[in-house]
Amino acid sequence: MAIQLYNTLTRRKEPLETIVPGVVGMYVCGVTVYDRAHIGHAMSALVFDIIRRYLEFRGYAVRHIVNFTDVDDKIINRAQQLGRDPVELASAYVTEFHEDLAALHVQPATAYPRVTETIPQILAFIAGLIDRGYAYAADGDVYFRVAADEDYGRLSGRSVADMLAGVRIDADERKESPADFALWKAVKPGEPAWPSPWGPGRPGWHIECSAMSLAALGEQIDIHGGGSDLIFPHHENEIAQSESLTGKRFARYWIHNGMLQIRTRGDDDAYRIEKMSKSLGNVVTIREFLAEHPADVLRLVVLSSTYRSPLAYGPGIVADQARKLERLRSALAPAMGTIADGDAPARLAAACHAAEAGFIAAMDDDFNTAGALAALFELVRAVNTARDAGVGAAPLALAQQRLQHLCGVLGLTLTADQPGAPEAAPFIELLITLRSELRAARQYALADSVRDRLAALGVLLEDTPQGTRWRQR
RNA sequence: GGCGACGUAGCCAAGUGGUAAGGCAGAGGUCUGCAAAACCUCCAUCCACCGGUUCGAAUCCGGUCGUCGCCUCCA
Repeated sequence: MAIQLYNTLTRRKEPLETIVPGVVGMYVCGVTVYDRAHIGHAMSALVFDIIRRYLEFRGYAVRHIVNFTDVDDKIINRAQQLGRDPVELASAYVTEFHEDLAALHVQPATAYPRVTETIPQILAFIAGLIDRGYAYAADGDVYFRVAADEDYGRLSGRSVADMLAGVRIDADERKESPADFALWKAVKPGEPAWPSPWGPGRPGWHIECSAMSLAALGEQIDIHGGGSDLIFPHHENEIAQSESLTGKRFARYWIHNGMLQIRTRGDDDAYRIEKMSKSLGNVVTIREFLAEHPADVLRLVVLSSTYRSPLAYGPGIVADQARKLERLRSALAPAMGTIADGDAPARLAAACHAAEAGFIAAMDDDFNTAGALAALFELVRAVNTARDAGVGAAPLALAQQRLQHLCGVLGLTLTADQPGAPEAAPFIELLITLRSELRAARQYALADSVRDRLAALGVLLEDTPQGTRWRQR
């Protein structure tokens, strides 16, 4: 059975049928680089990283394109505040974002095109739309003529008439219709600008993605992704531009991740749940998160619910996922027995196959990561049961490798990579040795005191037949 | 106001017609000097509410209430 994925365009799950068999072209809207990225941006990057990894696991070659918007009003405003060059400022944030993604173990995309490096293609795209009557120049600006696109509104389920009835679109003298949107913006003083047939200026927001997608993946792509907040107007406008230029269907499948939300206290002092966003000032940056938690914890936060649903972030769910990571890691502890064949190893092998089948069935169903994790926890239990039953190193390692591999498909490393641990390690080991000597001398009160005091500092001890292990938290 | 999504145990959450996965927390037990970890057992007669379709619905349809997103920049 083919992979099923939910298509925002049809609001149904559909089987994945790619344009070229075995190859997936996937374009995902990236970030506007005017500040540090937050964990909402991370959620989107993680969702599409997981999708990409799974498609590769299922044998597809994935061409994964993620853009950077590096020219835009916010960047220009920010640069003016800081007295820096906007293009240079954006470039610095691009570098930071790449560092964040690497720290989150997000696989690098096939390419990361930027607006500033796509100007010629954008100009050609706009010229093509004007030629075909889908766009018009006015006073150095160029606008898309929404009225010329008969099926505008298909993705977001809106009609142009409804939108015109809304009070929130400001009338602009130069536009033929308030629903029209800018493809090219004439330069204003102090702004970066590029020469064009319509005068110096810069691209509008939506055209860049149409142009970059065309340049990187061709006229038709398999999957177009991004946050659900981009459905309207951004993705609606991309469809209008691309399909008006080529006359062909742009993307087969539209995939949108839900928003990361956070609980905040409002003006009336009441708590409310709202989207994490820079404009609301309620963000946790990726760096802030990673200073306190392993990357796997954030990934588990994302994996634990449906990628399409909003996800309410808070200390509670972080603690839950940290415990979940510990539980996954518990399966990696070494064997304690030597049983190589018979009943117990056979049951373990059967559990491995069942877990992998459950994992694939869940992931094939629109990337049901919570279901896939459930299958992995069944395997964790089987491995731990086998270890307790005395199963030896070889059969146990086989199952552990299987678990590691499937976790890897989700991008989980199962490493603790706790910040702050390395410097303290020798001293912790010293205290553990001391405690072991006290235990050997049956000085249990003192030994327990050492353990309790370490626990108070967040270092937990576990006595095993192989000696005492420790971990943070 | 318009468009869309969602509402499952103390918490997170899967499940889209056949009688409720998984994780956390909690209770009891095994193991342990005592713990921790691990393992075993228990933990929703019920899926926001009200109608309807069906032999049968958390799952389909209609309505009500509630939450969130978009309609302006936004992952």
